[in-house]
Amino acid sequence: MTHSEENYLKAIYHLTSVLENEISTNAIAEKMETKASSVTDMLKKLADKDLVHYKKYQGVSLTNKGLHSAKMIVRKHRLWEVFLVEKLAFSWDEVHDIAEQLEHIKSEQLVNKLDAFLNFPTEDPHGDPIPNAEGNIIKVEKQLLSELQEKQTGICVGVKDTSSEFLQYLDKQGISLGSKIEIKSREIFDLSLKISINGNEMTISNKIASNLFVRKV
Amino acid sequence: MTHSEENYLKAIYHLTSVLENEISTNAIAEKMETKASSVTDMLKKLADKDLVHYKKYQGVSLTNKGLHSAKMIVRKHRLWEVFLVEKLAFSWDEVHDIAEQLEHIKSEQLVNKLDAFLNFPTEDPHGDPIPNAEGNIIKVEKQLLSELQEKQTGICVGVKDTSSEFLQYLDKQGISLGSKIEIKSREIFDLSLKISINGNEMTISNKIASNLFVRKV
DNA sequence: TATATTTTTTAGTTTTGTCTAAAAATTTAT
DNA sequence: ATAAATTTTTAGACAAAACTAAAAAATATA
Repeated sequence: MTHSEENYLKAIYHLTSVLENEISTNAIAEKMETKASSVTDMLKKLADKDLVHYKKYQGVSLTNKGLHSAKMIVRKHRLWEVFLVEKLAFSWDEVHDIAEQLEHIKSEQLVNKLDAFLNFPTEDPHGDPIPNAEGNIIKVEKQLLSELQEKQTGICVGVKDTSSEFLQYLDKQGISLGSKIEIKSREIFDLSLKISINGNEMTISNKIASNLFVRKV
Repeated sequence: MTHSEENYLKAIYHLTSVLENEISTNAIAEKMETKASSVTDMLKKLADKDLVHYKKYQGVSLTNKGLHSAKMIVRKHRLWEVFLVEKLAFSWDEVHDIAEQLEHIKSEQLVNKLDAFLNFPTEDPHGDPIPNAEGNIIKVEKQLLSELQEKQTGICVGVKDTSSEFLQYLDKQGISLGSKIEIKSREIFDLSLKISINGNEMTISNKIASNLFVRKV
């Protein structure tokens, strides 16, 4: 499988978890920052290799084979992210681009040895789940901080937006995975929240709260 | 720089250390298991990018820029080999193909952090030197075991052939980097050697002795 | 020196992944 | 239901990296 094919599979996989049903050519083109015609070309190739179900004008979905391949790519990406942060001391906002390259390294043995070396982590540095060697994922029930009611408390377990801008903002505010966040009050006008995080009080916008995953406690 | 361009630079670099003068198109084609016409095509591209000095029919040599790029690729390859052996418990005969992929990952920060994580090794698992971040190489004086005289002793510091067949043979015989080898006697007829290695006596062929580097002691 | 052999380059093709422009199908709106 | 707008596909082109076959240059041999 080529890098390009792998990138398409991964894009379809990520879109599937957001959009539920069949994925449109345009959605893929937008996600991959390419042209719809290029996507159509690739979808034919992926269908030929039995990696996607594809019917002209009807959108695509992953076959079992394609789903498994996609999970293995995501597995590699997230394991490498753990390696970069835990072993090489990268910060969580620096690892994505490097992991984008590393995820294409082909060696099942390598992935599994890396997994063992890292002590079989179940989540990457952003709180996203890491599929195991069989492709199984441990789902942690989590919700957006913005969905909590006043006086409720949650533990930060993930981020929705993984851009370095957002991650650096969180670093600056002292918010990280594991932080305990209580909603003190919600401003009706702009839905901004007054929160206390590990004791400190601060105000965050709805946009921030809509990109932080928490586990209610 | 593309993977292909990097592979050509690396091939020219390795050939240079063996052949001294200008490298021929055919030598590169043989090394890379490709056709001379493909090599010619690529040499033009590399010359356009100022990575090689190339004159039609005259062979090529690396420019300073090309030499530095080649060293950085070799650096990455050998650092990843150290990682695979020391951290992931691969054996020295398994790492080459994986390192061939990893050497193309582009991130200066990654290489340098990996270097630090591995504690700045100067040699890879086969005893080959690792260029530092500036491209400098610590040359260790070494010679082939086959060049030693009877009664002389050496410490095994490297291998010339890095094929898994040869490396597995060495594992089987208990020969590894650091082994102390004394030449007991040389058979004139086939140049085979009776040696003692860490106490054990054994006989090895000239072909084996011609692929083991030692430092005389 | 002239001829034969080897090496290297050129010319033209293929494959992969991309693009633009135009056509076709589908969806939305009147 | 028909027209308008949007989405998707097709057709044709291009660049990168490889190939084959043939031409050109260099080297070796008689």
